[in-house]
Amino acid sequence: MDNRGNILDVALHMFSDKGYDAVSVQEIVESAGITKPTLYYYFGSKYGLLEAILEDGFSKLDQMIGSYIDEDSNDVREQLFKVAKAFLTFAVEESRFFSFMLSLMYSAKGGEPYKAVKPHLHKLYQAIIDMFERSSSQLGNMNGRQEQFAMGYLGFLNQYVFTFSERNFFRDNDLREHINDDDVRSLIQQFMYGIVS
Amino acid sequence: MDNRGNILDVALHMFSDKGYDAVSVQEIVESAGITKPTLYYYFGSKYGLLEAILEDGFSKLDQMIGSYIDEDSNDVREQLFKVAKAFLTFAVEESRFFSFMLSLMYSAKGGEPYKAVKPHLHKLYQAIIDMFERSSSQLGNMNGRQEQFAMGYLGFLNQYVFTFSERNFFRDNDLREHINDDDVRSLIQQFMYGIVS
DNA sequence: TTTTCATTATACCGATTGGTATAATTAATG
DNA sequence: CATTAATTATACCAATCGGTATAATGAAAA
Repeated sequence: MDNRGNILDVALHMFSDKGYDAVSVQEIVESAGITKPTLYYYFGSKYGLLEAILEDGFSKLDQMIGSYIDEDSNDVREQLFKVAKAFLTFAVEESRFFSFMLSLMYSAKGGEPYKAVKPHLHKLYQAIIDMFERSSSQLGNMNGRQEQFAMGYLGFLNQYVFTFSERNFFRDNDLREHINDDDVRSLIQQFMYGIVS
Repeated sequence: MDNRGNILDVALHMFSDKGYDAVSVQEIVESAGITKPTLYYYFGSKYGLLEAILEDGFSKLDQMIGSYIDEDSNDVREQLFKVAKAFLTFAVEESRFFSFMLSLMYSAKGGEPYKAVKPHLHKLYQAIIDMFERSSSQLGNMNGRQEQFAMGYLGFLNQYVFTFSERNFFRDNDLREHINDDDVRSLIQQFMYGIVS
């Protein structure tokens, strides 16, 4: 099996379970069935391993969103729907990475883990901001509140995923495996109600 | 000055800034201008210090919510308004603790920091669940979804605070100091729209 | 077969981790 | 003044931290 990929998998699993700082390099290499120099050969440092995990996960997320987003259409509701669909699908398919991403998003701003996600989050925000920008004709004058909308929208989706996964966590189930289109549309409706008023 | 209180202040400041695991006991006592045995005299362990911080902060939050909540009234909108007002006021007055609480809420479920907040969060959820329970006559049959509502509502409020503090973070401002009642009512309206439909 | 180069195992490093034993200090009480 | 009990400073501990020097391995190319 591919060592590099295996290390990434194992480390993501442990980071999302116990947190980046609480997991030692020693634990990782033992779980992965390798030794320390192998890990340092591939990633250079523990922080480098974290960066590689984020690079990997966010590129999948970008790809997922990119495959859904349509540059031609500028219908707000349809755009929001596609982003939500992509986002929620990703949250189900890569649930481990998603919950890890969430924990980093809310982690201490002065810490190393946050420093590592920050550029990825900014890039993600920017993509959503651009989408709102394109749809500005339908939303009226946003007075530079696109950024606030983007953060609100992503937070809204995150909250949805978190609530459901948390509820299932207490009940020892997995995340629902299928994203229902009607549920997503109802979600969009709820979010837009807060905007258009 | 009171040593115990000073340690709590300094530790909360550092934990919220860099994260629990990333802050060493040594750093804390140096910042607080004391020595290690003093800290261990009061709190027994680093984890004990964390527990004391949470005990302190959550008791303030409970008190804040308790002072707003009205057991007699069972009007949903009014109850939700009071909880929101209390919550947001607390987020402004104890912004440091609030952001630290948020980071713990989303932190790794298998980690020690989460283990420490878990009971406090459950208690908080329970208070909100009870509120929905009392208001069930107005919301129709909730089919045991009170728990989901409670989580959704708290997450909704958290997201609101997070979005604003994050936006201000990028702009190097403080959180707005005054909670506007109209903003809160509009927030409730937005949340309820998602429920009653 | 020999050379080459990516990959891995053994063993180690200084620094820091959370935590503590012990005695000195301080303030209040008898 | 003597005694007690809370509080603090000095100095230390084993264990673990992230990271590395060095040489052995493996397979592929010459």
